[in-house]
Amino acid sequence: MKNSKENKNANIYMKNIEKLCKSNNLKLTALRKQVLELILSKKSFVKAYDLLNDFKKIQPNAKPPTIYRSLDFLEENGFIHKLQSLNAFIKCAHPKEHDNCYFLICKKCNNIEEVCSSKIDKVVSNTSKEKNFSPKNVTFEISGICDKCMS
Amino acid sequence: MKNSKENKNANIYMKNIEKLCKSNNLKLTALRKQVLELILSKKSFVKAYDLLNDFKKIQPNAKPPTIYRSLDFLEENGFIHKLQSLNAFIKCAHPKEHDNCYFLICKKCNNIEEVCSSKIDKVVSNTSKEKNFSPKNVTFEISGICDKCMS
DNA sequence: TTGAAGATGTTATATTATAACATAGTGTAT
DNA sequence: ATACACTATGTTATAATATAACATCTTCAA
Repeated sequence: MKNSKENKNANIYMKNIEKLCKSNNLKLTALRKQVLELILSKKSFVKAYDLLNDFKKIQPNAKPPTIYRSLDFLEENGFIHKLQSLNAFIKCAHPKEHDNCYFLICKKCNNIEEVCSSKIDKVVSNTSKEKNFSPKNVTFEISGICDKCMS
Repeated sequence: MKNSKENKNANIYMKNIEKLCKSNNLKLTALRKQVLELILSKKSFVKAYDLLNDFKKIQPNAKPPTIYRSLDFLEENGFIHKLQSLNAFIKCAHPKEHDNCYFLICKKCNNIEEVCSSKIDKVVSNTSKEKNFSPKNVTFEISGICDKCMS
């Protein structure tokens, strides 16, 4: 069977999300779950309107707000990230584990690597202290060429 | 005279850009210069279509590509930055001096502080080495509440 | 001086995102 | 159980952001 490993991983991921929603009292409705499933089925990031087209196969009368509202819910609760430099969305590699992650975005193969490191937290918190700035949200995206595409 | 200090600063800034264009063999055409002047006249960031509306006062038949092409030129050459999380543009605080800067974006007053530090360069280059990733472009934006708006 | 490359003009349209209001579902205090 | 407040979803319309494609004009080097 093709993709059986990916399917299994997606299932494990979804179980975790369900657990997290339960314990955080969040409503993972059928709609939101379906949207998340579509995002999980992607190897890489996905654009909102591609997602909408995918979703129309399930529910032909879906409209942009259908998708954007689910994306909002999923992003607010840390289950997905918006890649600001691409206007695209991707699942969070470690939901509810880290706050500040960054992304290595390969321009050639579109692969995204999510990196969580305490160094970025330190840069953010040090600068913030210095400038007396109260940070709420960090966007950190590095685009370039990945390991595989270099060789 | 109101704004005389800002005007003076903008003039100094523009002189510097002209010098940089000359020495880098870049064509700062009348159009590009006018667009840059409009950007410099702003206290903070500016949206492309606001810029277009401003520009229409000079040249009423201006169209989106007029603006976007100038923005492309100015960004490619490091004279302005695009704030990806805002879809907005702002002058570069230190044109041709630094590569990787980051931005403290105040959600309340919309003030932007451009910060250049070697620490971010280190985070980027360390991670890149570790992951064998070849970075080309860095987006680093921290939104939150600034000093003034906190008190 | 001409012709190739770059810059701008112009029309059209693609892409991304949200406002606003209607309807349906859910949970909870009575 | 009921009603009412809140949240979620449906639906229509449109706002906001950005680019494709082709025409024309400028520039400058061979």
